[in-house]
Amino acid sequence: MPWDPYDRNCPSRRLLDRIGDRWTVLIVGILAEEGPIRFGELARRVDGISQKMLTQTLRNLERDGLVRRTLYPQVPRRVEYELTDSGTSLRGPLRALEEWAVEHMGPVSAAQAAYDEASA
Amino acid sequence: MPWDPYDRNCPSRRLLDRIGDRWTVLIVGILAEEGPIRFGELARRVDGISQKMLTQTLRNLERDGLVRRTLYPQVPRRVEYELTDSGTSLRGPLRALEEWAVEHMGPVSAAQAAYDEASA
DNA sequence: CGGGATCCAAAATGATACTG
DNA sequence: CAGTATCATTTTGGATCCCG
Repeated sequence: MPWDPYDRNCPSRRLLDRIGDRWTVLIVGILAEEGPIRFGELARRVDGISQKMLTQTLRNLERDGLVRRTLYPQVPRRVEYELTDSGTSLRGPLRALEEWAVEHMGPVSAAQAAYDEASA
Repeated sequence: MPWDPYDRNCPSRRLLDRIGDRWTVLIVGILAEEGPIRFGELARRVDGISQKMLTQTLRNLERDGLVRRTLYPQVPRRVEYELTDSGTSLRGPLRALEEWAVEHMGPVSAAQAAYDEASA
């Protein structure tokens, strides 16, 4: 069975890899909270992202069926992004990780300080 | 409050970034299942990793207090790695993500095929 | 406004050789 | 065995220009 997330070539593994990239977690989080949102507004909400990476990340999410892109044919044009049901289902696991990170930040920082101290 | 995982400079965010790197998830998973494990054995279990990245990833995990490194002063020497309590607590959230990935792999692959088809 | 295309700098990773 | 050090390569991301 090729469903082992520990196998680097397994599709589920590749899915995880992409979700773990620099921007996906941020963008999914914002889409989950802000509902449908325009491209430009999203760019402002994601601190420090370049337009290229925003486009690229959104394209990937769209291709994976996690985000829906809606084009309103106006001039100037208007494009809105929102999570699909599939994308929404990712929110839970992601939040669990975020909460873990927030909870363990203190101990981790302390451990780092101790480690650096010991090796100094 | 500087604990917002959406802020790229927040410590919790940086913690997430490192956990999301290419190897950490794999290694934590294996350590969780295999208990204390030697360096060489770990290298064989993590498919495709270079020795350099294994060392680097383990060092980071150790510095964060998520992994404990034990050196047995023999010749040739023997080093074992295992999760700390803190590291073990990461396993739950990580598994939730892995399970999500396995569950959604099918729909995602289908969405990708449809997307590629449409743009062909 | 929402991108696509291109070029370039930087960061991550791999390969290889060496060591206590 | 379990690394360290160094160099080569691949991958990413940012800057810029252009277009409907």
